[in-house]
Amino acid sequence: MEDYLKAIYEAQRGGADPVSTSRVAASLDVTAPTATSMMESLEERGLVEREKYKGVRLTTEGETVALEVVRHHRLLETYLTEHLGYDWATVHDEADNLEHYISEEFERRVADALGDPTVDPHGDPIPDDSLEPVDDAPGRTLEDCGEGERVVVQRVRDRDPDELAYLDGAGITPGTVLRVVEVAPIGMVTVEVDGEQLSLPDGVTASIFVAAAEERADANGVA
Amino acid sequence: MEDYLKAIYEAQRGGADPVSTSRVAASLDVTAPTATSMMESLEERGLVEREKYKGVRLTTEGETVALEVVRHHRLLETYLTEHLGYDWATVHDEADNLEHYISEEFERRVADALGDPTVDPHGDPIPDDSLEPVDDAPGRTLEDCGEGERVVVQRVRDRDPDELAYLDGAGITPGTVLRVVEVAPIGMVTVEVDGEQLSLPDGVTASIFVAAAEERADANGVA
DNA sequence: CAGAGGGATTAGATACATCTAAAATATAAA
DNA sequence: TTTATATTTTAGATGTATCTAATCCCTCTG
Repeated sequence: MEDYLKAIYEAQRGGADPVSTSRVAASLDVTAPTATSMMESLEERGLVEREKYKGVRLTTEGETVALEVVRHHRLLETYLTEHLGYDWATVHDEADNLEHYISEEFERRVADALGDPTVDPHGDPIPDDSLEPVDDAPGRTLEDCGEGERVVVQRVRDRDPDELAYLDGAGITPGTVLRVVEVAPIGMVTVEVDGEQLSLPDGVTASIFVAAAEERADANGVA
Repeated sequence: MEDYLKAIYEAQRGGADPVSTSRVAASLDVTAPTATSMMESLEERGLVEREKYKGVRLTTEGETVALEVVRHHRLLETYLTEHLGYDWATVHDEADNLEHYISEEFERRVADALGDPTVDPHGDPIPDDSLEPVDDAPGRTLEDCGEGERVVVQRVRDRDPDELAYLDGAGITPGTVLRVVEVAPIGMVTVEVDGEQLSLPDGVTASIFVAAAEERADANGVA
């Protein structure tokens, strides 16, 4: 249930409007009929608006629930990384499980222990405890950059632990400053990091969100 | 499912043999038929031996699963207390939820962060990661003590947060040394703690496990 | 040793998430 | 505009945990 709301939230943030059944089904790895029937439940509970054969959209209430889950997820990712030595790349699955089961007290204590962080290790904003909508729209990706630009990495939305580990090893994490060397027409971008050049295929560049690197980028970037 | 195994484990450790359906049902707050059908499932999976109309007993395999849950629970209680500022008295419920959902990696990292503790804040032994059976038999309780004895608190098995908080406030935690002042025939024991006298009713004394306080008691006491 | 009482089990139903197969609908193509 | 394709929904079934009501079996008492 919470998983469905989170999936809808993610899809909506990614621009889908309304969010189709098949999209939700795919991201949760269930069949389309399963997703349909969950959409019906969510509609009955007033958490989504539904247009049959079109898709769903979160209601304000549904969004609040989704934001609660997202807050749990991102707080957990941050905590597991900073206090339990989890790898930036592998923390996702653990947070995905635990996010549904922690209490409000746990959430509060974790937030306290971290000093109420506003972004997680991937650079994603953490909703505060009021659960007001956050500016969670990803900005421009590395794919969209022009040659010669200097940019700072804001968020890395990749989910594949191997890819994340690779990027981490190459020194690409939120906050890293990059220079775009070449944008090849074959779907490959070459960047310069720490004086070294690195080529990345479009599957990867599409999940690296950046902002123009002027003097100094702020932590969570709508620039 | 894990909850049932844990409940059977606890009951068995408390001396029940075999463990009756009603006992399990009561401790999990479900009806007797529900417990019966779960006992059937557990039997099919080889986790318990069952004698109809008598009760169940954990198999070796069932005990291993129960010990895994117990290990999770006690590690979590310790971690939440030491690293997240949870109160010794209120930590139980959170651990009860999370124990089912943490991964092996989480378990390992928590154990590392704590330096592989052997007892939790209540004084209960934490099974090590081999999941060999531990000596988890509670010893003598305060109820069974003679007047004038000096004893050290080994374990406090109370579940009521208010009572635990009270005992904590009175300075009674695992490791505390007590002198038994009076064992009244009305189900009341008076002890001296830190020079102050305190009377405790039998409901409470029955859940305080002690060992003789000779020179110095070891951490987990079969004395 | 026969019955009464109480705990245990069976019978039958509900709620939930999930599936496959079939029907309905929307969208894109001709 | 009509048809073909892809997506969505409906229909019907499964598995699991749970419940209530009814039946069964053990044990203790007279």
